[in-house]
Amino acid sequence: MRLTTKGRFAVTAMIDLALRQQSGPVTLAAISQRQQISLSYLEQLFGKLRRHNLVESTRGPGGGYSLGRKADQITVADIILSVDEPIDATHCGGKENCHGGDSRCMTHDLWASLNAKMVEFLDSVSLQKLVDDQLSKGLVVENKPAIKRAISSVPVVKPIRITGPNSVFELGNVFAKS
Amino acid sequence: MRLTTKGRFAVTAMIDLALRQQSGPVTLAAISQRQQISLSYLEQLFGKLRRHNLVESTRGPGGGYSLGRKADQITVADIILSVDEPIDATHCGGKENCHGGDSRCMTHDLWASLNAKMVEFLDSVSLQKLVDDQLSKGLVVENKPAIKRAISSVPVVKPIRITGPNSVFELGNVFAKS
DNA sequence: CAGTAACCCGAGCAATTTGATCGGGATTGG
DNA sequence: CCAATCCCGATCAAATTGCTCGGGTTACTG
Repeated sequence: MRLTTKGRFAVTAMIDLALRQQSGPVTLAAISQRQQISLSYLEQLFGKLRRHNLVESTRGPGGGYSLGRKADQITVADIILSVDEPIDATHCGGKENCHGGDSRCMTHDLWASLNAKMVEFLDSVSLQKLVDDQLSKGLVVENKPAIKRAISSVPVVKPIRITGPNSVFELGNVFAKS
Repeated sequence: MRLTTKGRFAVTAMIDLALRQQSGPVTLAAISQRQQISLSYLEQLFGKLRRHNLVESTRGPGGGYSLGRKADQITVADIILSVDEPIDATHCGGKENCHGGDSRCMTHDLWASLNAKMVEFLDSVSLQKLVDDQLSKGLVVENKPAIKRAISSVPVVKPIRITGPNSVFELGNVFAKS
Protein backbone atom coordinates (compact mmCIF):
# COMPACT_ATOMS: atom_id res chain seq x y z
CA MET A 1 0.00 0.00 0.00
CA ARG A 2 1.29 3.30 -0.96
CA LEU A 3 -0.22 6.46 0.32
CA THR A 4 0.84 9.46 -1.66
CA THR A 5 -0.58 12.67 -3.01
CA LYS A 6 -1.59 10.80 -6.09
CA GLY A 7 -4.19 8.86 -4.18
CA ARG A 8 -5.24 12.02 -2.44
CA PHE A 9 -5.90 13.78 -5.71
CA ALA A 10 -8.00 10.85 -6.79
CA VAL A 11 -10.03 10.78 -3.61
CA THR A 12 -10.51 14.53 -3.73
CA ALA A 13 -11.76 14.34 -7.27
CA MET A 14 -14.07 11.48 -6.43
CA ILE A 15 -15.62 13.43 -3.59
CA ASP A 16 -16.18 16.35 -5.89
CA LEU A 17 -17.79 14.02 -8.39
CA ALA A 18 -19.97 12.34 -5.79
CA LEU A 19 -21.13 15.71 -4.50
CA ARG A 20 -22.37 16.83 -7.87
CA GLN A 21 -23.37 13.88 -9.95
CA GLN A 22 -27.05 14.17 -9.04
CA SER A 23 -27.57 16.58 -11.88
CA GLY A 24 -26.01 14.44 -14.54
CA PRO A 25 -22.43 13.67 -15.53
CA VAL A 26 -19.70 15.88 -14.18
CA THR A 27 -17.06 17.29 -16.45
CA LEU A 28 -13.39 16.87 -15.72
CA ALA A 29 -12.93 20.49 -16.68
CA ALA A 30 -15.27 21.46 -13.86
CA ILE A 31 -13.47 19.31 -11.33
CA SER A 32 -10.20 20.70 -12.57
CA GLN A 33 -11.35 24.24 -11.92
CA ARG A 34 -12.90 23.57 -8.55
CA GLN A 35 -10.13 21.43 -7.12
CA GLN A 36 -7.24 23.07 -8.92
CA ILE A 37 -5.97 19.87 -10.44
CA SER A 38 -4.60 19.87 -13.94
CA LEU A 39 -7.06 18.58 -16.52
CA SER A 40 -4.66 16.17 -18.15
CA TYR A 41 -3.67 14.71 -14.85
CA LEU A 42 -7.31 14.20 -14.01
CA GLU A 43 -7.77 12.44 -17.32
CA GLN A 44 -5.01 10.03 -16.44
CA LEU A 45 -6.44 9.36 -13.01
CA PHE A 46 -9.96 8.91 -14.30
CA GLY A 47 -8.70 6.59 -17.00
CA LYS A 48 -7.56 4.28 -14.26
CA LEU A 49 -10.68 4.79 -12.20
CA ARG A 50 -12.77 3.92 -15.21
CA ARG A 51 -10.78 0.80 -15.95
CA HIS A 52 -11.48 -0.25 -12.38
CA ASN A 53 -15.19 0.45 -12.86
CA LEU A 54 -15.29 3.07 -10.17
CA VAL A 55 -16.62 5.63 -12.63
CA GLU A 56 -18.49 5.57 -15.90
CA SER A 57 -17.93 7.97 -18.72
CA THR A 58 -20.37 9.57 -21.12
CA ARG A 59 -18.91 11.07 -24.21
CA GLY A 60 -20.05 13.94 -26.29
CA PRO A 61 -21.47 17.28 -25.24
CA GLY A 62 -23.24 17.18 -21.93
CA GLY A 63 -21.15 14.17 -21.07
CA GLY A 64 -18.73 13.64 -18.26
CA TYR A 65 -18.23 11.14 -15.50
CA SER A 66 -20.57 9.56 -13.00
CA LEU A 67 -19.97 7.06 -10.25
CA GLY A 68 -19.76 3.45 -11.34
CA ARG A 69 -21.76 2.36 -8.35
CA LYS A 70 -23.35 3.97 -5.36
CA ALA A 71 -21.16 6.10 -3.18
CA ASP A 72 -21.56 3.84 -0.18
CA GLN A 73 -20.25 0.96 -2.25
CA ILE A 74 -16.99 2.73 -3.02
CA THR A 75 -14.26 2.86 -0.44
CA VAL A 76 -11.17 4.96 -0.12
CA ALA A 77 -9.14 1.79 -0.53
CA ASP A 78 -10.82 1.14 -3.87
CA ILE A 79 -9.84 4.56 -5.12
CA ILE A 80 -6.27 4.53 -3.91
CA LEU A 81 -5.59 1.03 -5.13
CA SER A 82 -7.01 1.94 -8.52
CA VAL A 83 -4.67 4.80 -9.18
CA ASP A 84 -1.61 3.45 -7.45
CA GLU A 85 -1.60 -0.02 -8.93
CA PRO A 86 1.08 -1.88 -7.06
CA ILE A 87 2.01 -4.33 -9.74
CA ASP A 88 4.13 -7.08 -8.33
CA ALA A 89 6.09 -8.06 -5.29
CA THR A 90 9.68 -7.77 -6.40
CA HIS A 91 11.22 -8.77 -3.12
CA CYS A 92 10.81 -12.48 -2.55
CA GLY A 93 7.95 -12.68 -4.96
CA GLY A 94 5.85 -15.21 -3.21
CA LYS A 95 8.71 -17.66 -2.89
CA GLU A 96 10.88 -18.18 0.10
CA ASN A 97 14.45 -17.91 -1.08
CA CYS A 98 15.65 -14.63 0.42
CA HIS A 99 19.11 -16.17 0.45
CA GLY A 100 20.59 -16.86 3.84
CA GLY A 101 20.39 -14.65 6.86
CA ASP A 102 18.78 -16.04 9.94
CA SER A 103 15.40 -14.46 9.52
CA ARG A 104 14.26 -15.68 6.16
CA CYS A 105 12.07 -13.05 4.73
CA MET A 106 10.97 -11.73 8.07
CA THR A 107 9.53 -8.70 6.43
CA HIS A 108 7.20 -10.52 4.13
CA ASP A 109 4.66 -11.69 6.66
CA LEU A 110 5.14 -8.58 8.64
CA TRP A 111 4.24 -6.24 5.86
CA ALA A 112 1.53 -8.44 4.61
CA SER A 113 -0.27 -8.18 7.90
CA LEU A 114 0.48 -4.54 8.50
CA ASN A 115 -0.67 -3.80 5.01
CA ALA A 116 -3.80 -5.82 5.42
CA LYS A 117 -4.67 -3.70 8.40
CA MET A 118 -4.12 -0.53 6.47
CA VAL A 119 -6.29 -1.69 3.63
CA GLU A 120 -8.89 -2.87 6.09
CA PHE A 121 -9.04 0.57 7.58
CA LEU A 122 -9.18 2.43 4.30
CA ASP A 123 -11.76 -0.05 3.16
CA SER A 124 -13.95 0.87 6.08
CA VAL A 125 -14.29 4.44 4.91
CA SER A 126 -16.82 4.80 2.14
CA LEU A 127 -17.01 7.63 -0.32
CA GLN A 128 -20.51 8.31 0.98
CA LYS A 129 -19.12 8.90 4.44
CA LEU A 130 -16.63 11.43 3.14
CA VAL A 131 -19.41 13.17 1.23
CA ASP A 132 -21.58 13.29 4.32
CA ASP A 133 -18.71 14.73 6.28
CA GLN A 134 -18.33 17.47 3.74
CA LEU A 135 -22.03 18.26 3.68
CA SER A 136 -22.24 18.36 7.45
CA LYS A 137 -19.40 20.81 7.53
CA GLY A 138 -21.54 23.38 5.86
CA LEU A 139 -20.55 22.91 2.29
CA VAL A 140 -23.22 24.17 -0.05
CA VAL A 141 -23.34 22.51 -3.42
CA GLU A 142 -24.78 24.74 -6.07
CA ASN A 143 -27.16 22.74 -8.12
CA LYS A 144 -25.86 23.90 -11.41
CA PRO A 145 -28.76 23.84 -13.86
CA ALA A 146 -27.14 21.54 -16.41
CA ILE A 147 -26.14 24.34 -18.72
CA LYS A 148 -26.57 23.50 -22.36
CA ARG A 149 -24.18 25.90 -23.90
CA ALA A 150 -23.51 28.67 -21.50
CA ILE A 151 -20.82 30.94 -22.83
CA SER A 152 -17.93 29.94 -20.66
CA SER A 153 -16.69 33.43 -20.02
CA VAL A 154 -14.72 32.23 -17.08
CA PRO A 155 -11.48 34.19 -16.82
CA VAL A 156 -9.50 30.94 -16.72
CA VAL A 157 -6.88 31.65 -14.15
CA LYS A 158 -3.66 30.31 -15.59
CA PRO A 159 -2.22 28.12 -12.90
CA ILE A 160 1.37 28.53 -11.89
CA ARG A 161 3.35 25.57 -12.98
CA ILE A 162 5.17 23.82 -10.24
CA THR A 163 6.23 20.40 -11.33
CA GLY A 164 7.67 17.49 -9.50
CA PRO A 165 6.31 15.05 -6.96
CA ASN A 166 4.33 16.33 -4.07
CA SER A 167 4.58 19.80 -5.41
CA VAL A 168 1.02 20.89 -5.11
CA PHE A 169 0.02 19.76 -1.73
CA GLU A 170 1.50 17.63 0.93
CA LEU A 171 0.05 16.87 4.26
CA GLY A 172 2.22 18.72 6.67
CA ASN A 173 2.42 19.10 10.37
CA VAL A 174 -0.78 17.27 11.06
CA PHE A 175 1.54 14.99 12.92
CA ALA A 176 1.74 16.75 16.19
CA LYS A 177 3.02 13.63 17.88
CA SER A 178 -0.12 13.25 19.89
CA MET B 1 1.43 10.72 5.99
CA ARG B 2 3.36 8.96 3.37
CA LEU B 3 3.71 5.25 3.34
CA THR B 4 6.48 4.09 1.10
CA THR B 5 9.21 1.52 1.00
CA LYS B 6 11.46 3.96 2.76
CA GLY B 7 9.43 3.69 5.92
CA ARG B 8 9.28 -0.05 5.49
CA PHE B 9 13.04 -0.32 5.37
CA ALA B 10 13.23 1.68 8.53
CA VAL B 11 10.70 -0.45 10.35
CA THR B 12 12.36 -3.62 9.17
CA ALA B 13 15.71 -2.44 10.42
CA MET B 14 14.22 -1.40 13.72
CA ILE B 15 12.70 -4.82 14.24
CA ASP B 16 16.03 -6.41 13.50
CA LEU B 17 17.64 -4.10 15.98
CA ALA B 18 15.04 -4.73 18.65
CA LEU B 19 15.39 -8.46 18.22
CA ARG B 20 19.09 -8.41 18.87
CA GLN B 21 19.99 -5.54 21.10
CA GLN B 22 19.93 -7.63 24.29
CA SER B 23 23.54 -8.58 23.75
CA GLY B 24 24.83 -5.09 23.27
CA PRO B 25 24.79 -2.62 20.42
CA VAL B 26 23.97 -3.89 16.96
CA THR B 27 26.08 -2.80 14.02
CA LEU B 28 24.61 -1.49 10.85
CA ALA B 29 26.81 -3.86 8.92
CA ALA B 30 25.06 -6.78 10.57
CA ILE B 31 21.61 -5.40 9.83
CA SER B 32 22.70 -4.71 6.31
CA GLN B 33 23.71 -8.32 5.78
CA ARG B 34 20.68 -9.82 7.43
CA GLN B 35 18.08 -7.60 5.84
CA GLN B 36 19.83 -7.01 2.55
CA ILE B 37 19.72 -3.26 2.82
CA SER B 38 22.65 -1.21 1.64
CA LEU B 39 24.89 -0.05 4.45
CA SER B 40 25.00 3.57 3.39
CA TYR B 41 21.28 3.73 3.07
CA LEU B 42 20.96 2.34 6.55
CA GLU B 43 23.33 5.01 7.76
CA GLN B 44 21.11 7.68 6.31
CA LEU B 45 18.00 6.19 7.85
CA PHE B 46 19.61 5.70 11.24
CA GLY B 47 20.89 9.24 11.13
CA LYS B 48 17.32 10.38 11.11
CA LEU B 49 16.22 7.85 13.65
CA ARG B 50 18.97 9.01 15.96
CA ARG B 51 18.05 12.65 15.52
CA HIS B 52 14.55 11.69 16.58
CA ASN B 53 15.91 9.84 19.60
CA LEU B 54 14.52 6.52 18.53
CA VAL B 55 17.98 4.98 18.64
CA GLU B 56 21.25 5.67 20.40
CA SER B 57 24.63 5.16 18.91
CA THR B 58 27.86 3.92 20.43
CA ARG B 59 30.99 4.59 18.51
CA GLY B 60 34.17 2.68 18.30
CA PRO B 61 34.77 -1.05 18.15
CA GLY B 62 32.03 -3.09 19.71
CA GLY B 63 29.73 -0.17 19.14
CA GLY B 64 26.59 0.05 17.14
CA TYR B 65 23.01 1.09 17.74
CA SER B 66 20.56 0.37 20.50
CA LEU B 67 17.00 1.48 21.00
CA GLY B 68 16.53 4.94 22.39
CA ARG B 69 13.74 3.75 24.63
CA LYS B 70 11.95 0.53 25.34
CA ALA B 71 10.45 -1.26 22.39
CA ASP B 72 6.92 -0.89 23.71
CA GLN B 73 7.43 2.86 23.80
CA ILE B 74 8.23 3.07 20.11
CA THR B 75 5.47 2.93 17.56
CA VAL B 76 5.45 2.31 13.86
CA ALA B 77 4.23 5.87 13.41
CA ASP B 78 7.28 7.16 15.26
CA ILE B 79 9.57 5.33 12.90
CA ILE B 80 7.84 6.25 9.69
CA LEU B 81 7.45 9.89 10.61
CA SER B 82 11.11 10.03 11.54
CA VAL B 83 12.42 8.93 8.20
CA ASP B 84 9.78 10.48 6.00
CA GLU B 85 9.76 13.93 7.51
CA PRO B 86 6.87 15.72 5.87
CA ILE B 87 8.23 19.21 6.08
CA ASP B 88 5.49 21.67 5.40
CA ALA B 89 1.98 21.94 4.06
CA THR B 90 2.44 23.58 0.71
CA HIS B 91 -1.19 23.58 -0.28
CA CYS B 92 -3.13 26.15 1.74
CA GLY B 93 -0.54 26.19 4.45
CA GLY B 94 -2.83 26.63 7.41
CA LYS B 95 -4.50 29.65 5.88
CA GLU B 96 -7.80 29.68 4.11
CA ASN B 97 -7.24 31.37 0.78
CA CYS B 98 -7.51 28.54 -1.75
CA HIS B 99 -8.77 31.14 -4.18
CA GLY B 100 -12.36 30.83 -5.29
CA GLY B 101 -14.22 27.68 -6.06
CA ASP B 102 -17.24 26.83 -4.05
CA SER B 103 -15.63 24.40 -1.70
CA ARG B 104 -12.88 26.37 -0.13
CA CYS B 105 -10.18 23.93 0.67
CA MET B 106 -12.48 21.02 1.05
CA THR B 107 -9.57 18.68 1.07
CA HIS B 108 -7.78 20.24 3.96
CA ASP B 109 -10.09 19.10 6.72
CA LEU B 110 -10.70 15.88 4.93
CA TRP B 111 -7.09 14.88 4.75
CA ALA B 112 -6.37 16.15 8.17
CA SER B 113 -8.89 13.76 9.65
CA LEU B 114 -8.11 10.87 7.39
CA ASN B 115 -4.49 11.37 8.14
CA ALA B 116 -5.09 11.59 11.82
CA LYS B 117 -6.76 8.22 11.68
CA MET B 118 -3.88 6.71 9.82
CA VAL B 119 -1.40 8.03 12.31
CA GLU B 120 -3.61 6.90 15.13
CA PHE B 121 -3.57 3.40 13.76
CA LEU B 122 0.14 3.26 13.12
CA ASP B 123 0.64 4.75 16.53
CA SER B 124 -1.26 1.87 18.08
CA VAL B 125 1.27 -0.66 16.84
CA SER B 126 4.37 -0.77 18.99
CA LEU B 127 7.72 -2.08 17.97
CA GLN B 128 7.43 -4.57 20.81
CA LYS B 129 4.31 -5.98 19.26
CA LEU B 130 6.02 -6.50 15.94
CA VAL B 131 8.92 -8.19 17.70
CA ASP B 132 6.54 -10.47 19.58
CA ASP B 133 4.83 -11.33 16.32
CA GLN B 134 8.14 -12.32 14.82
CA LEU B 135 9.15 -14.41 17.81
CA SER B 136 5.82 -16.18 17.92
CA LYS B 137 6.22 -17.07 14.28
CA GLY B 138 9.12 -19.31 15.12
CA LEU B 139 11.98 -16.97 14.46
CA VAL B 140 15.05 -18.05 16.35
CA VAL B 141 17.47 -15.33 17.23
CA GLU B 142 20.99 -16.57 17.58
CA ASN B 143 22.50 -15.01 20.61
CA LYS B 144 25.69 -14.02 18.95
CA PRO B 145 28.42 -14.07 21.60
CA ALA B 146 29.51 -10.49 21.14
CA ILE B 147 32.47 -11.34 19.02
CA LYS B 148 35.50 -9.29 19.87
CA ARG B 149 37.51 -9.57 16.74
CA ALA B 150 36.36 -12.55 14.82
CA ILE B 151 38.01 -12.69 11.45
CA SER B 152 35.18 -11.65 9.27
CA SER B 153 35.69 -14.29 6.65
CA VAL B 154 32.19 -13.81 5.39
CA PRO B 155 32.10 -14.23 1.62
CA VAL B 156 30.36 -10.86 1.30
CA VAL B 157 27.81 -11.51 -1.39
CA LYS B 158 28.02 -8.58 -3.69
CA PRO B 159 24.48 -7.36 -4.05
CA ILE B 160 23.11 -6.71 -7.48
CA ARG B 161 22.60 -3.05 -7.94
CA ILE B 162 19.12 -2.11 -8.81
CA THR B 163 18.59 1.56 -8.28
CA GLY B 164 15.54 3.68 -8.33
CA PRO B 165 12.54 4.02 -6.06
CA ASN B 166 10.76 0.95 -4.89
CA SER B 167 13.26 -1.18 -6.64
CA VAL B 168 14.08 -3.61 -3.91
CA PHE B 169 10.75 -4.55 -2.55
CA GLU B 170 7.23 -3.43 -3.00
CA LEU B 171 4.18 -4.81 -1.41
CA GLY B 172 2.35 -6.52 -4.14
CA ASN B 173 -0.89 -8.28 -4.55
CA VAL B 174 -1.74 -8.31 -0.91
CA PHE B 175 -4.72 -6.38 -2.13
CA ALA B 176 -6.95 -9.17 -3.17
CA LYS B 177 -9.93 -6.85 -3.13
CA SER B 178 -11.37 -8.59 -0.13
C1' DC C 1 -23.60 17.66 -42.13
C1' DA C 2 -20.58 20.65 -39.60
C1' DG C 3 -19.19 22.15 -35.25
C1' DT C 4 -18.25 21.52 -30.81
C1' DA C 5 -18.17 19.39 -26.25
C1' DA C 6 -16.49 16.15 -24.01
C1' DC C 7 -13.83 11.79 -23.31
C1' DC C 8 -9.53 9.22 -24.74
C1' DC C 9 -4.61 8.30 -25.45
C1' DG C 10 0.34 8.30 -25.75
C1' DA C 11 4.69 10.72 -25.99
C1' DG C 12 7.54 13.48 -23.53
C1' DC C 13 9.30 16.71 -19.71
C1' DA C 14 11.30 18.90 -15.35
C1' DA C 15 11.64 18.41 -10.52
C1' DT C 16 11.85 15.31 -6.89
C1' DT C 17 12.48 11.01 -4.51
C1' DT C 18 14.64 6.60 -3.98
C1' DG C 19 18.16 3.73 -3.00
C1' DA C 20 22.85 3.39 -3.70
C1' DT C 21 28.03 4.46 -4.10
C1' DC C 22 32.10 6.79 -2.83
C1' DG C 23 35.32 9.15 -0.06
C1' DG C 24 36.47 10.92 3.64
C1' DG C 25 36.19 12.08 8.53
C1' DA C 26 35.50 11.49 14.07
C1' DT C 27 35.43 8.27 18.26
C1' DT C 28 36.88 4.83 20.92
C1' DG C 29 38.22 0.12 22.60
C1' DG C 30 42.15 -3.01 22.71
C1' DC D 1 48.62 3.05 17.23
C1' DC D 2 44.93 0.50 14.75
C1' DA D 3 40.85 -1.02 13.41
C1' DA D 4 35.92 -1.00 14.05
C1' DT D 5 32.36 1.66 13.97
C1' DC D 6 29.52 5.71 13.65
C1' DC D 7 29.07 10.04 10.92
C1' DC D 8 28.56 13.13 6.96
C1' DG D 9 28.23 15.15 2.45
C1' DA D 10 28.44 14.94 -2.47
C1' DT D 11 26.89 12.56 -6.27
C1' DC D 12 24.42 9.23 -9.03
C1' DA D 13 20.80 6.54 -12.07
C1' DA D 14 16.29 5.04 -12.24
C1' DA D 15 11.61 5.76 -11.04
C1' DT D 16 7.77 8.60 -9.86
C1' DT D 17 5.10 12.80 -9.89
C1' DG D 18 2.47 16.05 -11.82
C1' DC D 19 2.05 18.30 -15.97
C1' DT D 20 1.89 19.79 -21.12
C1' DC D 21 1.10 18.94 -25.82
C1' DG D 22 -0.98 17.17 -29.69
C1' DG D 23 -3.66 14.61 -31.47
C1' DG D 24 -7.61 11.39 -31.80
C1' DT D 25 -12.85 9.41 -31.05
C1' DT D 26 -17.66 9.76 -29.77
C1' DA D 27 -21.93 12.01 -29.84
C1' DC D 28 -25.15 15.92 -29.22
C1' DT D 29 -27.07 19.99 -31.61
C1' DG D 30 -28.21 23.44 -34.64
